[in-house]
Amino acid sequence: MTSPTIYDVARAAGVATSTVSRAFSNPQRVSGPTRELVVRVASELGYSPNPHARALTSRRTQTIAMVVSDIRNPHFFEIIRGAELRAKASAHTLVLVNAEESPRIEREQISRLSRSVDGFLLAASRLPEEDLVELAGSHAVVMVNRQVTGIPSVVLDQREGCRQLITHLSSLGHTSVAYLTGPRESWMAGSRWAAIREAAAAAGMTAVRMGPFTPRVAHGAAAADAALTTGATALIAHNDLLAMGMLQRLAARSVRVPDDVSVTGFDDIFAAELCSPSLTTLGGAHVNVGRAAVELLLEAAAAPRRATTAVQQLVLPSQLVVRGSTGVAPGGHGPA
Amino acid sequence: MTSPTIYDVARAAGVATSTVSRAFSNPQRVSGPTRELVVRVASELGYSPNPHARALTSRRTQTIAMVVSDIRNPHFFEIIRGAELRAKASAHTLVLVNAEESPRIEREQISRLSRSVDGFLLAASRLPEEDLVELAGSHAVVMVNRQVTGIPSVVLDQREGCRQLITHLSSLGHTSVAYLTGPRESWMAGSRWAAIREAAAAAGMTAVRMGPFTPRVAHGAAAADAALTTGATALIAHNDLLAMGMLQRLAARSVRVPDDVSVTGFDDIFAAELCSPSLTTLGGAHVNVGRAAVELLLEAAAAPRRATTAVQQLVLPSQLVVRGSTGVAPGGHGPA
DNA sequence: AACACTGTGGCAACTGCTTGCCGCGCAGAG
DNA sequence: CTCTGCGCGGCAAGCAGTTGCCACAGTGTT
Repeated sequence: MTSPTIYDVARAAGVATSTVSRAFSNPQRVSGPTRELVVRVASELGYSPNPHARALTSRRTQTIAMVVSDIRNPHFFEIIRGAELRAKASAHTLVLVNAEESPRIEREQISRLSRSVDGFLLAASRLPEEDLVELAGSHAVVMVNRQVTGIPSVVLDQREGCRQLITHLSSLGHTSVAYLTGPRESWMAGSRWAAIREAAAAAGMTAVRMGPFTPRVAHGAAAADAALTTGATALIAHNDLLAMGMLQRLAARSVRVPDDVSVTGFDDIFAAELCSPSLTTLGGAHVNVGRAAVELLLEAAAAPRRATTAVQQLVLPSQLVVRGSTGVAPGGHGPA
Repeated sequence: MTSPTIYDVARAAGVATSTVSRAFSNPQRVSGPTRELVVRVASELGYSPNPHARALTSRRTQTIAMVVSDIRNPHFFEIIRGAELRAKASAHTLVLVNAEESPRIEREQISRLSRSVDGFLLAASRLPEEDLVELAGSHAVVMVNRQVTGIPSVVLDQREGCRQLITHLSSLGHTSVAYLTGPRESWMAGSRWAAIREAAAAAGMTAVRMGPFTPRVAHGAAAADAALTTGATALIAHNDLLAMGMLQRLAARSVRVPDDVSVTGFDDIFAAELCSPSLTTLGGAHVNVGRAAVELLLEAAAAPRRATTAVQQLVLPSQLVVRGSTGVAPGGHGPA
């Protein structure tokens, strides 16, 4: 019934428990023959170490927590999948926490888990920088889709991506864009706007920002209405969900896409190619974001606090996916 | 630096460690005043119990594992969200495992986690029944979207839902349906086909089954092609992903939906209302499925093995969502 | 030949909390 | 005025590992 312990193995193999322990958790500490003996006896007995007992003394839990700001956003699915994949590959367990866009919940859950995980993956965290820096002082932390100085992070490139996006719109003859921004606490929103403004200026286009809008389909209507007041012919939504909501509203208002206005999103969620018109969007390999984040976290957790290695701020390439929602600017004749 | 232990609290409060322990884990075992004293001192010291030490002796981990067959299927997101929500409400932690449609991975991960969780939520498990029954013998298990005798489960109603679906199609004048089935290991696939066949017979319609198909958008093309060979005017896809893939293929082959054929899916994933034409589908409150499943699991975990209460097989209502992909059968004149 | 070094294994003290059992004091029963 | 019974706090033995330190042997050094 009750599973065998290290003592059972030690007795059966005629060695001390410490030897059994080391054979598993510190293999090079015991000689080859001894290790093999122990391992063989252990597998005969069906022994497997108790993770809690292990965690109690060693303070390593082989578990990492991933906190996402809103689990409903399909964009996270791929990141989660990548993280889970990588964690599994290193025999780590992934705990999933949904912060529901609430800094309070985010904080609560983090503190609840702080004893039981090796580190945190914070995806699109809504916490203020101070909190993050403090947390990073006592735990291994990796940010996803947000950069904070002093904390390792993985983000999809926005600067170059937005440049490509603006270039694409410019090449279609658009001269004014509106950015429908996301939540105020969203680092990405700020980052995108900065990149858009810069690229627009370089391309000789005017750029305005409207919002903030909650990045869900349901809020696309408000965003679309606001966007139309700007007179811009190219509308850049904070993410695909918002863009899709805008497409619906524009259709309802009989504004033709892309004939009257062009619409783009961010993330390239899987519905982007299914909606109508299909959505031009700035995507990227989100799986790799999750994967890289776990990788960084494992490194950080393994490193003896305040390691020599510089804090890594990974920037993965993004990728412009042109679909049906962008077209030649109205009145214009396409490329000059 | 190092956080306070039960000993620190005991000393500061002038009681034994056992009293502190009980004040937290078994409150009615200590008198009111004592408990309050302990709790106050503990909070002053910033004490919080170490979950691993706790798990070591009590064998309760406050953690549950959720295993999903394919994390990419958006249909699971809502279930996951519901489960996470409910778990969080009971101060439980949710571990997420993606089985990647592989029974082997599913088995591996389950055995890896068997020591560290209180129970398993198996969503659309691909494991054979024997394995599930065996697992349920030693652990608390709740099935999601699959029924196995002797194991508690939560599923969305298929029988009544499929009847409504068939009735809907029949009322549009369709007389023959084709069901494009999912993976052979999928319990849902079998359950749906049985329900469809029964309802079709009752409605005087012919029903054929084609497949199996992997339920992803990419495999919709093959499903659509196969479906057209049957001559059926109503195509019921195993799920929304497959249905969407079929819509794409049908459009590519210039088959008009719903004028030439009607298409339906299952799950009502969020893209269903965004695709073109929007998809008629049998949905339901998936959040509640996840929530109820956790609830059942908590009960099962708390009950002293082999409890008196009968095994609960929850069936939550499904809901037919009629959208643009279903219409009057070609040649017919709608309702007779 | 004496010495230092290194690779291995064992001892035992921890880790932080739970829980069975004991005993004490007090209230109600006989 | 004893006898039970019960509520409540404490004692101490676990739970299943990890790890610092020591001892021992074999090897290499001077």
